[in-house]
Amino acid sequence: MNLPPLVETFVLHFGEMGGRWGVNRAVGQIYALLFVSDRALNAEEITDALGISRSNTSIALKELDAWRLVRRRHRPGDRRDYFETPEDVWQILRTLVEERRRREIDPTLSLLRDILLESPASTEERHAQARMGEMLELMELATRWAEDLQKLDNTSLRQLLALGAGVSKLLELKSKVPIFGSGARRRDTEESA
Amino acid sequence: MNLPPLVETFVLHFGEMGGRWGVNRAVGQIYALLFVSDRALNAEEITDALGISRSNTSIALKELDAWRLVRRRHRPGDRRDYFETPEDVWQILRTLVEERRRREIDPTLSLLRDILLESPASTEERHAQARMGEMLELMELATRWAEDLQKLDNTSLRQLLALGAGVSKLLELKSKVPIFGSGARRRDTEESA
DNA sequence: GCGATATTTTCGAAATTACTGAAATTCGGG
DNA sequence: CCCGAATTTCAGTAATTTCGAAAATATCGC
Repeated sequence: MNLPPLVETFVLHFGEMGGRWGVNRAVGQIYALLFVSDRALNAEEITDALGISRSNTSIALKELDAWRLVRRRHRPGDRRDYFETPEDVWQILRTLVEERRRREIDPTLSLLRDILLESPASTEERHAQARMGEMLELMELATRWAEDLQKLDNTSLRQLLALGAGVSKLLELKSKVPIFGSGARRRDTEESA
Repeated sequence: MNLPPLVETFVLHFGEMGGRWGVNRAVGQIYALLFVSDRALNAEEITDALGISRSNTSIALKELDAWRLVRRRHRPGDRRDYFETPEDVWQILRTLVEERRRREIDPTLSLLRDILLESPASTEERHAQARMGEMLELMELATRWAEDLQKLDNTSLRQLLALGAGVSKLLELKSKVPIFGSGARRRDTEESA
C-alpha cells in the first residue's frame, strides 16, 4: 500500500470496519481513500494505492455506486472514469440514512403489511400479529422520519442533531404556545407560515 | 421448521435480513421468534422450532446477549435459561441505536481523534486531515444525539419521530420566542422551567 | 462428592463469500 | 469499420463463516 502513513491508517481502519456495516474490505478501503483524497481518482490509481487487483477495484466501485456513495467524473480527452465522494459530509449522511432505510427497513415494512392482512388461526398467531403490528408502527414512524430528514438543509440538520434531547423541552414549549398546541393543527401551522 | 405459517414467514424473513445488518441467519431467526413469542423460550424449544443445531442456538443466543437484545429469565425449579425480548419496542429501539453506535461509530471516533493529533507531513496529508476533521465533527454530533436519545422517555421519543422535518418549523419558532432565542440560553431555559 | 442435566468449547466438513488473473466486451478516435 | 485503451465479466481458487457432533465443563439437587 503506497500512501502517506496517516492516510494508510485511516484506509486500513475503514477496511476493517467495512465488515461491521455490511460491505467488504475493498469497498471500505476505497471509500476511505476517496473521502480523504484531494482529487478524483481513476480505477488504476486506486488499484495501485491499495495494492488490490484491478477487477476487485471494479466490483467494489460498482458497489459504492449502488450505495450512491461515489460520483463518476470525466476529464476532457481522457476516457477513464474518475471517482470522488461528495464534498459535503451532510449530503453523505443523508445518502447513508436513505440507503440504509431502503435496504434494512423497507423490505421488512412490506412483509409486515402483508402478514398483518392475514387472519390469525390460533392464539399464538394472534399474539404474533399484535407484536408485528407494534413493530410496523415503529418502523413506519422511523421511515417517515428518515424521509423527512432528506428534506432538511444542512443548517437544520446540524441544529436537529445539536438539539438532541433538548427536543423534549422544545416539545413542551410547543404545547404551551397556543398557535402551535394540539388541536386544529393543520390549519394553525398554515396560518403561522 | 415447526411453526404457524404466519410466524414462519416472519422468522425466515428475519433470517435473510440478518445478513444485511451484520448478524447471521440463526441470530436473525431466533430474534424474530422470541419477538413474536407470547412466552420466554429455552434453547431446546428454539432449536426444535427452527430446526437448527443445539450448538448453533447456543452461539446465536450468546450473540444476541452481547447485543443486549434478549433477556434471560429463570423459573423456579428449572435450571434452564429462558429467553425473551423486551416487551417495549421503544426500549428495543434504544438498545439498537446504542449498540450500533458503540460498534459502528465509537471505534472510528477514537481513531480519528488520534490521527488528528499528528502533524501532516505533506499537502495531501493536510487535506486528508481536514476531511477527517469534518467527519469527526459530524460523528461527534451524531454520537451525542444518540446518547441523548437514550434519555428520552417513550412519549418524547414517539413525538420526536412523529415530528420529523417539522423540527425545522419548531426551530424557527424557538428563535422567534424571546425567552428561547439564542443568547444567554442557559439562564433563560432555567427561568422557563 | 455423585449423578443428572445444561452449557460451552472444540474441531472438521460444508457452504458461502472474497479475490484474482485472464478473457471478453465496451467505447471513443482515427 | 478497426484499433487500442479501459472496463467488466467470468471461472477458478483462497479465505472465511457456518454448522453440527461430540467432548469437556459447569451447576444443581441430593
